[in-house]
Amino acid sequence: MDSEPLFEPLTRDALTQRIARILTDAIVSGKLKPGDRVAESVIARDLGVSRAPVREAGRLLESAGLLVSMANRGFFVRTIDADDLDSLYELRLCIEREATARTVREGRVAAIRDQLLAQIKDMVVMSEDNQLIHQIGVDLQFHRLIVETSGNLRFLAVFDKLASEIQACTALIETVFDEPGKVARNHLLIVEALDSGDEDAARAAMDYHIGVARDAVVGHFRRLEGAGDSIV
Amino acid sequence: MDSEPLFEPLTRDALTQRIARILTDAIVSGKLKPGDRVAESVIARDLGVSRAPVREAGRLLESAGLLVSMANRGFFVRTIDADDLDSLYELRLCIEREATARTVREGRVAAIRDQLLAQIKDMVVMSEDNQLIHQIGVDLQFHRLIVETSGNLRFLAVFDKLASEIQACTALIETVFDEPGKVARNHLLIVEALDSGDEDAARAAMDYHIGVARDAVVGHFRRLEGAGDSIV
DNA sequence: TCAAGGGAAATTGTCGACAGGCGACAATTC
DNA sequence: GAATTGTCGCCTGTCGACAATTTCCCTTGA
Repeated sequence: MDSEPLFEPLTRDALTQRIARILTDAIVSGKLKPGDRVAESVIARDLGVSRAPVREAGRLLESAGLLVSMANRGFFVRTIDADDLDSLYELRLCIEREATARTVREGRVAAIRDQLLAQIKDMVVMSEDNQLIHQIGVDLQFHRLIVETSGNLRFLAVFDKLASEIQACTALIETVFDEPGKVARNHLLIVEALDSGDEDAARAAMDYHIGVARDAVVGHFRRLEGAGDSIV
Repeated sequence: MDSEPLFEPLTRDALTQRIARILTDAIVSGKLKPGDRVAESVIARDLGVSRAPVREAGRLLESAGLLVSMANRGFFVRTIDADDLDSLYELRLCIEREATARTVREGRVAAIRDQLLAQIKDMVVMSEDNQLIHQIGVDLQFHRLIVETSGNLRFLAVFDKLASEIQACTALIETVFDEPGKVARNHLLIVEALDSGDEDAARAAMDYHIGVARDAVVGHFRRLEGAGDSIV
C-alpha cells in the first residue's frame, strides 16, 4: 500500500485553467449571456494577463461547448434553442442508459451505493433551501458517478462535455421544477433499480428519469421561446 | 442544388487548419507513431511558421483525440490500447444505433438511399483494388451520412470526433478484414433494414454491423498486443 | 430618408523573445 | 557502487508588438 503523498502536485498551467474557470462562472451565473461577444483582448486587459492564456481558455471552453468561435471574429457565448437542448438530452440519454447498464453488468453497484445515497440526501436538503444551482451540481455528480463507475472512459468524456452545457443552460432557466425535493427523491428509484442487479431494469429506470428531466427542461425552454422571451 | 465553390475562402485561420491537416496526415500515415513527441517548436521551425498556429493546431488535434498534451512537456501522439478501442466502439455503437433509428423514424431514408448505394459500390471497387485507406474513408462517409440525416447535430459531433480516431487507428492496423469486398457488401444489409421502415430492424442491423467491426478490430488489436508487437 | 462608400477604431492572427519547468547526465556524497 | 544533488540544454508558458481583418460610424449622393 503506497503511503499518501505529503503534498498535492502543484498544478501549473494554472493560468489558463483559472481563466477558463472564471469565464465558465461568468456564463453559468448569467453575467455573460448567450450571444455575447467574448473579446480576448478585453478579457486579457481586465484580468491583467496577455492574450495567449485567454485564447487557450477560449479554446477549452469552445471544446466544452460553452463558446463558439468565428474566424477573425473571436469567441461568442453559445446560443441554445429548444431543439438543440433536446438533441443534447437525447445524446445524454444514449450515454447514461448504456453506462448504467454497464455499471450493473460489471457488478460495481455496491462500491458506490452509499455515496449515491449521500448525494441524494444532499440534494433534498439543498432543494428545500432553494439552492438550485448547488442542487444541480450535486445532481450532475450523482449521474457522473454512475457513468464513471461504468468503466468506459469515453462515456465519461462525453458526459463531462455535456455536463457543463447542461449546467449552464439549466442555470439560465432558473427554476424548472415545481415541487421541492421531488426530483431529488426520484433519484432513489435509480438506486433501487441498480440494487436489483437487473441490467434492463436499471437501464429503464435511467431512461425514465432522464426522459422526465428532458421533458421538463425542453418544455420549459419551448414555452420561453414561444413567449418571445428571447433566451438567445 | 448549390454548386461547389471553385476555391475555399482563404481565411487566415487557414494556417491553423493546414497545420492540423499536415499533422493528421502524418499520424494516419504512420510517419508519427503513437507516443511520439510533437514539439511545437520543432514543427514550427520545419514549417517555417511561428509556434502560435502550431499550438492551435495541437489543441485542435487534442480535442479530436489524436494528440494528448502534458503540462510543460507539450504534445504526444496518443497511444491506444485494445480496451480503449473497445470503449470507442461501444460509444460509437450507442450513437449510431440511435441515429439510425431516428433517421427511419423521421422518414428520411428515401432522401439518401441512392447516395448510400453509390458509396457501397465505391467501397467494393476500392476493396478489390486494395485501397484500404480510401475504403475506410468511404465507409466512414456512409455511416456519417446516416448519422447526419438523423437530424441530431450532437450525434454528428460525437461521430466526427470518433471518426478521426477510428480512421487513425484502423490505418495502423493496416489490414483487418479477410475477404475483399465482403465488408463493403455487408452494408447492403443496413440499407435493406432502412428500407423496411422498421425502426427496430434498422437499429438491430446497425447494431450487428458495428458489433462485427468491433470484434474484428478489437480482436486484431488484442492479438497484436498479445504478440508483444507494441503498437504503443 | 436611406443606401452606398470610405475610413478610423477595435479585434483577431501571427510573430519573435524571454523566463521558467522538465528530463538527462555529470558530480558528489555516503 | 548506489543514491542524491547540481548543471545544462531543450521545450513550453507567457508576453508585448505588428499586420491583417472586421466592425462601426460618418460622410456623401440620390
